[in-house]
Amino acid sequence: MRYRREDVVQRAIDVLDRYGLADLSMRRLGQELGVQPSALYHHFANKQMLLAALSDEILRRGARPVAAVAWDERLTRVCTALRDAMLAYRDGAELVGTVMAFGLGTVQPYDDLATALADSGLPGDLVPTAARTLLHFVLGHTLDEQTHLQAGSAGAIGDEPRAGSDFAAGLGIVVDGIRASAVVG
Amino acid sequence: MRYRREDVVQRAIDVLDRYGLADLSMRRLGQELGVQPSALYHHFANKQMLLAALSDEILRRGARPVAAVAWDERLTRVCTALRDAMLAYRDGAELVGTVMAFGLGTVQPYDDLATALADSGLPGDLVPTAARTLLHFVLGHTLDEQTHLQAGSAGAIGDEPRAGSDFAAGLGIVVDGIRASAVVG
DNA sequence: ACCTGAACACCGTTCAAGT
DNA sequence: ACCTGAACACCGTTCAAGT
Repeated sequence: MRYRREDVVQRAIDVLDRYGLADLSMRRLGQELGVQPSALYHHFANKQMLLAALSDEILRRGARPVAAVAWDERLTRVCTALRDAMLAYRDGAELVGTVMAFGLGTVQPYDDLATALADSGLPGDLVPTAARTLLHFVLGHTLDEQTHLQAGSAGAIGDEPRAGSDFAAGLGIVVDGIRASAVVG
Repeated sequence: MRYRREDVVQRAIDVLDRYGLADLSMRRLGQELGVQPSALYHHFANKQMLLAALSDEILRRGARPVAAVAWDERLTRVCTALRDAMLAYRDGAELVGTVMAFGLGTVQPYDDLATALADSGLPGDLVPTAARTLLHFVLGHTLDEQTHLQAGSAGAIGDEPRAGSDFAAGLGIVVDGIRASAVVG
């Protein structure tokens, strides 16, 4: 069987969602496609690049058009869409986090945040800092949340379940902090 | 040779700092100690538990006594000490992040933050949210920073070097946000 | 353009047995 | 209490060769 790159990406996402990131090996994926593991290296230079392509595709699928609303509402929407995109697939946050930690993957969410922040009145040199702070919050919170959700359903450790999700509350704190710097600056 | 648990932890930290987390395997560590890999399972149930012990030890070494200062200054000190502790060893942030993602490791930094936040005037139900938001910021920022620092020194990808470190600025945003919720609440 | 087959140099973990 | 030795079931990656 002959596949194109996008077929491989799709099948890899299936494997991720069904069996988790730990079970998404090049050998396993090859087996799933009925192909030798080495065949995958025709499509991707290495596993990291494959994972980066998965991350990009998952984020692309979760992307929402940015509406023409106030900057703080726009930040909230971009962050919420990012969280939803990662929660839509098993280990989605872990995948995106790994890819970002390696400095790979698209910077689309970062750009969306930076664009919204340009309208906030925040001093220009604080825009990258604020954008990355939001990204760190969303990634960290969602990773935490997804880990504990899955730990719960798998019967693993799992402390007390988080009261609802405090995603909105945490995001509110960060956005408030940005607003404070925007007003003063 | 016969080792105690703490000897193994110390040697593992050496290997981590010299060769990085990717090269810290049970086999490699056994070899470094002149012992069969299987001998390590006498001291730790599995690799995750070993890594959790490393993380705890690294954070313990970086811990500073919490001074009797204003709550916001205390938050800043705890977060800065946490960052410094992780930066003190190669891949420190990645290690601590991995351990935390698995729901293992001590919760000492979380408790320190929650204690300081109890004095902030923040509504009680926001204290855990604020503490975790700070933790996510510190972890995410430091991971980013350490990854790019190391990528730079290893001649890897490495975009433009981060102007100084904007750790203090990012932390300021989050603390400002907490202050805003504390005043209003 | 896409894949095979074999190889290289590794992993984490288990377990009976030793001292 | 701490370790050995051997085994099990895996990894990512390379490379010459095939169609």
